[in-house]
Amino acid sequence: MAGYSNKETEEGVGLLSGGDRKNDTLVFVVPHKIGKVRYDILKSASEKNKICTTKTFSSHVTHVVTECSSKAQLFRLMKWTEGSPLYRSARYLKLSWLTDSIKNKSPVEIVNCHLLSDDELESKCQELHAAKEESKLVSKYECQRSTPLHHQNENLTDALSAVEEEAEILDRKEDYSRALAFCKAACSLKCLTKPVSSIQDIKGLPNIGDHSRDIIKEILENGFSREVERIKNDHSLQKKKMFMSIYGVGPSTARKWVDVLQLATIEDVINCPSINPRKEARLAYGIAFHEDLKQQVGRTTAMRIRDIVHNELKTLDGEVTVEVTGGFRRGKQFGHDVDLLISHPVEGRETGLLQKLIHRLNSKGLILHGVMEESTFSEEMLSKSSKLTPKGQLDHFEKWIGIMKFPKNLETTPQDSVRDRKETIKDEFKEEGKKRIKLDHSLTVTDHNHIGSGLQEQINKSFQKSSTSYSPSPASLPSSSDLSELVKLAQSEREWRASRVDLIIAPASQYAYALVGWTGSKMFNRSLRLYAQRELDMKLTSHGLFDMKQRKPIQASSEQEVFEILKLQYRNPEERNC
DNA sequence: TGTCAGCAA
DNA sequence: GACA
DNA sequence: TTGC
Ligand SMILES: Nc1nc2c(ncn2[C@H]2C[C@H](O)[C@@H](COP(=O)(O)OP(=O)(O)OP(=O)(O)O)O2)c(=O)[nH]1
Ligand SMILES: [Mg+2]
Ligand SMILES: [Mg+2]
Repeated sequence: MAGYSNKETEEGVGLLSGGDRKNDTLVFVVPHKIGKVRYDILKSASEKNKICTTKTFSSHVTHVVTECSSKAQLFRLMKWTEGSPLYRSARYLKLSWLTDSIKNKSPVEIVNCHLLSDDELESKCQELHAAKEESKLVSKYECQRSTPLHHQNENLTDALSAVEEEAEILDRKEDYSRALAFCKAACSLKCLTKPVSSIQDIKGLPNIGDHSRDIIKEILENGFSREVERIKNDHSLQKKKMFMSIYGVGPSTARKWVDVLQLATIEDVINCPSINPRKEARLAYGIAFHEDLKQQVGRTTAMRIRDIVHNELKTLDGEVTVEVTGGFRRGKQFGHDVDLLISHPVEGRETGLLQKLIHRLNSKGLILHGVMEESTFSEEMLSKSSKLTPKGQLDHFEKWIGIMKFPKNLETTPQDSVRDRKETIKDEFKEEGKKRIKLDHSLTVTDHNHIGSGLQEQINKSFQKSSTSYSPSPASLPSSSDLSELVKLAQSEREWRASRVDLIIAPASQYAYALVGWTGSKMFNRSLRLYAQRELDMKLTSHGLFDMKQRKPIQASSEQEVFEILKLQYRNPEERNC
């Protein structure tokens, strides 16, 4: 039978008499689902704050507080009859109302969040709703959720990224996957819409396991994590990180330079006799022009580089399209490079474009160094598992990865450089907006045959007057990879700034996939590909999508279509900042 | 206990 | 390291 | 090994 009944009402009244009659509040704390200790604490705290409580229910009770998730559950537990007049006058509330009242030293006004839902379904919904901002409902794959560029937990993601970077540098083979794990953990936090304020907020978040949780917990409790502090104070690690920011230097080289050669600065590297990257031109350019390259490219510069490239392309074929992809397309204001996706509405007319384009840019002295890369369409179809080879596909999927010379007189004003990033983002947007419009205007007004006059003129101006403007060997391969000569060039007075540029050519039929692939982010891509493989048994690349079951490629003509085929909600580029 | 995207230079 |  |  019911543990409490009307018969015991008197006891409640007795307790009440001890309280202050001024407020008519009598609280019945339902003991179920509350630990005994906690129950006692709550009870004595209530009394201290003149909030009357009773151990038993009676018609005098005005507030019922419980840990039960719904009124229905409470009544079932107490074996009360819902609808009976006895229970009608009281309010049914969550424990939070009592704890708030204790804090307030007096019963607080009842607000929405104190209300106990009527039935469990409703309570479940509320739970899910509340959890939506917190943890649950965050999908397993990064590509299934929206990840904005700026988010609410940068202190936490920075910490996880630091641990990730350490793992990336370490030389044990399990560290590669550890780095991936911490990267994914950070990604999960990036899509939360509220700052994590307690460990509860991350309960159920995918990709956050014991280790990541412990780091987050420490930061929440103490403001820092011992592991992260250790990493920050590891000087040799920081040196390696610095070296790794050099184009052409990865973990292996960085380890060698710090651990074996005991180098600490770029100057050390330049002066180190045992480093002579004759074989690796890329590395030599990376070292020599590190000062230029480490300064990130601004959005306006990116657009101008696109226009420069587009202008050259127009002389080859007026219908060629050029689009800025990569981080800029996802809304970033700065990037380590400019990614340009080049295509042509007519299938096949894009072949050979890259060669000619590079040649033209080179003859104008706009290229410092670069490597052409060729790729084939067949790779993805035959893939690994199937030996079916319709590899008659002739398609080139070419790209050029290199360093361009960006005329300094085209650099807008200082705010295009990363040094001046202090301004608010809003301001940046305003400025960028103005400049874009101006630039577009000057380019569209002038016809496409005669290159945007202002632009071309300015390029000419800066390059004719400078004796350092030279065209490398016709092959466009590095004329000189001698480090000291490159350093001399880099340190000389020059009218241009070195900028990393990626040029990618995609035939019309692969354009949608190329756009998705080159817009990224890198994590978003990996996630998409993993999802396609695991959930749909399809293989996704930046060339296309291959159905492994039906053993046939699937065409898509827009990004939207790609997401549709993959049965995913479409995500704007701005939402792909995993 | 196997997997983590996958390929070019 | 996290997940299936 | 490094890059995308
Ligand atoms: N598959 C793969 N794709 C990559 C990788 N790195 C980059 N990509 C693809 C996806 C990226 O969005 C796109 C451009 O890459 P970037 O290295 O330029 O990075 P992103 O533009 O996102 O950042 P950035 O602003 O340049 O610093 O190329 C990689 O390691 N693997
Ligand atoms: Mg980029
Ligand atoms: Mg790039």
